[in-house]
Amino acid sequence: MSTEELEKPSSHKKSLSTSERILKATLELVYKNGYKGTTTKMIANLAQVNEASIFRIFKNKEGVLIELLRRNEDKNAPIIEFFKGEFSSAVDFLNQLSFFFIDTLKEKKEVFLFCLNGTGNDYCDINQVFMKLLVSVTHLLSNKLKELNQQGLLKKMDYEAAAFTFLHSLVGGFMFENILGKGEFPLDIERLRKYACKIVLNDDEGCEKDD
Amino acid sequence: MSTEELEKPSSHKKSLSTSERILKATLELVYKNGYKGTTTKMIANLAQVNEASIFRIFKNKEGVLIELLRRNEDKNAPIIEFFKGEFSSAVDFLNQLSFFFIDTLKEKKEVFLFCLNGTGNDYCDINQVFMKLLVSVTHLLSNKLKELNQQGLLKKMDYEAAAFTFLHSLVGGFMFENILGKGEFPLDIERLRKYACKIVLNDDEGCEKDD
Amino acid sequence: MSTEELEKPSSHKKSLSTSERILKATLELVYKNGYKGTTTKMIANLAQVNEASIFRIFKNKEGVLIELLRRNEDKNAPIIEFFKGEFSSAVDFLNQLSFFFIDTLKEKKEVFLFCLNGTGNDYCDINQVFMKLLVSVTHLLSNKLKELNQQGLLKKMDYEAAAFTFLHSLVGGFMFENILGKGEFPLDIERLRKYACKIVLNDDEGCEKDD
Amino acid sequence: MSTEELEKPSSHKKSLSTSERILKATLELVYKNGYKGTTTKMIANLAQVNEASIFRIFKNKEGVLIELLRRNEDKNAPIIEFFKGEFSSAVDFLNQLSFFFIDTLKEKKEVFLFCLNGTGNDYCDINQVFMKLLVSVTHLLSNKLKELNQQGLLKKMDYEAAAFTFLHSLVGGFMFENILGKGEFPLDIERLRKYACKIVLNDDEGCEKDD
DNA sequence: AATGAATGAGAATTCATTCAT
DNA sequence: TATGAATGAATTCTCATTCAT
Repeated sequence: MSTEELEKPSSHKKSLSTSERILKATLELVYKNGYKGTTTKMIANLAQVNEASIFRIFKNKEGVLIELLRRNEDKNAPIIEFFKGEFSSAVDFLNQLSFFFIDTLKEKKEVFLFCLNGTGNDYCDINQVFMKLLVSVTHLLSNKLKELNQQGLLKKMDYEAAAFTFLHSLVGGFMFENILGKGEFPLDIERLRKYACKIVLNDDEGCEKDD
Repeated sequence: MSTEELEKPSSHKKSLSTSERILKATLELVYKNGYKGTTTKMIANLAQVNEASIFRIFKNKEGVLIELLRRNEDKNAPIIEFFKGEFSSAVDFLNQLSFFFIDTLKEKKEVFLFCLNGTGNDYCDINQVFMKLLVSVTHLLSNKLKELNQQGLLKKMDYEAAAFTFLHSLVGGFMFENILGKGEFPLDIERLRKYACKIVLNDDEGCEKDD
Repeated sequence: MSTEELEKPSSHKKSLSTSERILKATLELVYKNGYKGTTTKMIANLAQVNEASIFRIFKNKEGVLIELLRRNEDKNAPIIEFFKGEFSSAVDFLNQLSFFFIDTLKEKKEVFLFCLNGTGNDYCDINQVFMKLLVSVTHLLSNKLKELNQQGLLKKMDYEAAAFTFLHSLVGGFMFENILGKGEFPLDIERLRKYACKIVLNDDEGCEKDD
Repeated sequence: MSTEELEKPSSHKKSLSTSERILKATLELVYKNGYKGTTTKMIANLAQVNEASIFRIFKNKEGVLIELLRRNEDKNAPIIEFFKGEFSSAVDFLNQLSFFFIDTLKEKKEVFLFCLNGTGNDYCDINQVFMKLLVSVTHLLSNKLKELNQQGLLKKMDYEAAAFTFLHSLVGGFMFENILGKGEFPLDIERLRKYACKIVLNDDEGCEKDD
């Protein structure tokens, strides 16, 4: 009844709708504690809603996750769209892609991290949400690399391995920065980004074309 | 009344001691379901021990994890030892290291995967167990790379970024192979290994020494 | 989110008033599921009204039942009235009564069956609604039988036992036909009706032996 | 912790095993309040066990009912056995049967009444448990009546209608005596029993008129 | 009059842990 | 050492009811 029962982070205050507050709180908690480690009571407290509202709106606890993942998928479109663009050079392309990919990771930070964090058996698709995005982007990138090679803009290489290593090194940097805490790892993501671009471009001349 | 979990793969049978069976079962279950997703009843069923034995031997559920992690640390020694060896060439070193590292991952498959899978708040160190190993090996590797450069066996490069990318690409391959299932990812770990070695060696000549 | 109960038989559609639709739906559901097994949400869905309307109109869930039973009592008048009539013979009377009683049961099918189905503690009068009707009709009938005897139209007998057995055998037939499903019980209510009349009249003369 | 929290009827005290106490308490409560009107907490309180024990032993609330019904079925054997006996006369047979049937009803009082009381949808078989017993006994009885007729011990009649009316009048008496309370119904079961036997035997000769 | 959202109380069920043997 | 029974504290979810519009 009084409005300040427990002073909660202002971001969860009543400015958002009930369902948005539930989604926001769930994301934050699941990313920290995992799915099983997050109770509907915790969600209700953080979101400042009645626990029963979670069930009224989302049917059950899993329903909140499902909605969260549904929304997440909508966010995958831009990066897939990105590959349709035209680029003047391989350097240009890789730089843009790396920045874009890191931004995507940052923007969806909680989703990615709670995917990595897993949910236990109950909703096991979730563990793969992130991986499947990475797989599709890897495919797109390896095709693009081959294309650039055919355009004479890039050396021949193992395109898939290169694509995977490129993207996964960024993911790794992102994970470490967010899970370990900056102090404990002496590598910032920008250094990894530069290195990733460099190894794909392989700097030094001597480009061959594919057959 | 229900008898679902009875008769499990003989590997959990009475050939091992009670405590070993509990540890084995816990590892397997936590790696599949996460810490919170694994109940002491599930452990007892799979291990074919009485649930109370878990508490007698390990004090509580967390105690099983603690023991599991303690044992895991013992297994870190060999890879740390590895770096003390002498190697005739960078290629030789990187090949040996990559094989050794992949073997280590495979040998500790469940531990790594359950670290990645997370445990929720209750025993949050666990999420970092794997990352800390990766951090130390990265340090060792980047020092070794610098050393090889000083011996004129390797070009100059961003040693830390290179070390991290090298190791993390192997981790990535391992994760995908084990979590996604082979069919869904068209990259086997051997291709990633070869590519990882190649980019550190940077194939093509033109080595400079650090000053 | 779930839409399961939508689009029900048109009989619940908007042709009836809100309160009538609620009463109709409640009767149908309580008769199937019992009082406790029927939720106000189920009623609202089937009646195609807003759940809150139930409380606006009937105060609370019990209020719907109370109204239902009040209406039911009104329907008891005719059968009580029936006994005031004059009849030319016992056969005539019993035939008319049995048809009339079966019609009454059929007309109030749901009410009777939900009385039999019970409501649990909350509104326990309901279990007795039906029984009390049966008790009063038994009284009326036993008096009538005595009267017929005094008019020389019927043999002497245990009037109360006869009245009860006569009526209750019809009730039994009705229950079985409606609860068990016709196939499972090889006795239709018409045979029971004939038999009931016969035993009261005790028209034993003219017995034949089986072949 | 103290043993006399709420002074409960001594019949539920610790002399019986945990599972027996749960079954006993459930039967008593479901018969009074219906299945949905009986909570596991109520059962635990009455049985003086921990609520969780109900789930440990019977898996879930429905499990208690299932066990109760399973045990009940075992009790059906004797009455079915009864029909295999040899009887010197129809009177003898019907008298023995009626006493036996009433005893069976009394012995299983709660089970029958909670069957009549219903359980709502959740475990709907229960509503039919009692009816199915009545159906089988009706079959046995109608066959026996035909047999007695063929032996020249009984008149011809509608055997099925007679059997059903005979048994159902006893059931009716039992129901009224137990649900309405004796005072409100001026018919004891013994009068119904005598009447039921009489109408089957149809010993109409020797009729006297009321004085 | 009608409705969508909100809510407190309570229901069934699970779980880690302890106890007695 | 091993185990079956017991238990308190949570956890997910439901329900009748109220409130604001």
